[in-house]
Amino acid sequence: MGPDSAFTPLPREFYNAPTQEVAKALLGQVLIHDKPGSQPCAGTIVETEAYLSEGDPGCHAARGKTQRNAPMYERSGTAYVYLIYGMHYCLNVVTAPEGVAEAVLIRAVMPLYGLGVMPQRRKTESIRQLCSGPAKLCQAFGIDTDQNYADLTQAPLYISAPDGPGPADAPRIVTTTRIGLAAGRGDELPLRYYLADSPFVSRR
DNA sequence: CACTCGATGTTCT
DNA sequence: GAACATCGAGTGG
Repeated sequence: MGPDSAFTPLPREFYNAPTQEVAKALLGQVLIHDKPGSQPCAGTIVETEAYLSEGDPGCHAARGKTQRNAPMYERSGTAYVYLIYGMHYCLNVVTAPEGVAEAVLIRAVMPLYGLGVMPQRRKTESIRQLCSGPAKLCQAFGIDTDQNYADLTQAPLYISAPDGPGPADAPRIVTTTRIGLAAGRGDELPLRYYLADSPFVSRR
């Protein structure tokens, strides 16, 4: 019984909603990486950030198209993976229509499957430390620039609704400013979202 | 706990 | 040459 028996990719339409709505709707969904040749990894998304094409200096595409941010201009549901600080990868979900550069950064995940391989890759036994940050989850899931431009509506890297019945009550979502942006680069915009009751978020 | 700092190298100016 | 959507080790309360 692996994760693929329980999960089905969300359809492209899911990513066609306005970026902030997608960022919130992604909370509670399940990220799956069925990487060929290694143990499948899955986790519940608990923290996201939106990056917008208008009025957002923190967006990688704020100053136009470059080689790095080119995936942001692809159709919604495309993966945008980039290297930061020369050693860490971050995973984004492209949202807006083709030609409009918006995306949602996946910032934290609650591990579900892959508990064999994640601690090895992360070099920690602490479950809470496995995926509680954008670069941490990429390392735990084995995500790097090989997955740049990947189509997230199909394996091996995709997002699914959770398995089984959902929670009785709608989970409470906290909206705050984004993490890690320099002053004046959109650091005041309320575009970060996380599940209030999750112990797996990167920071409070 | 809170905070500072160094690692590390690609991308863009 | 500077910036960078981070992380972890180290220090001091």
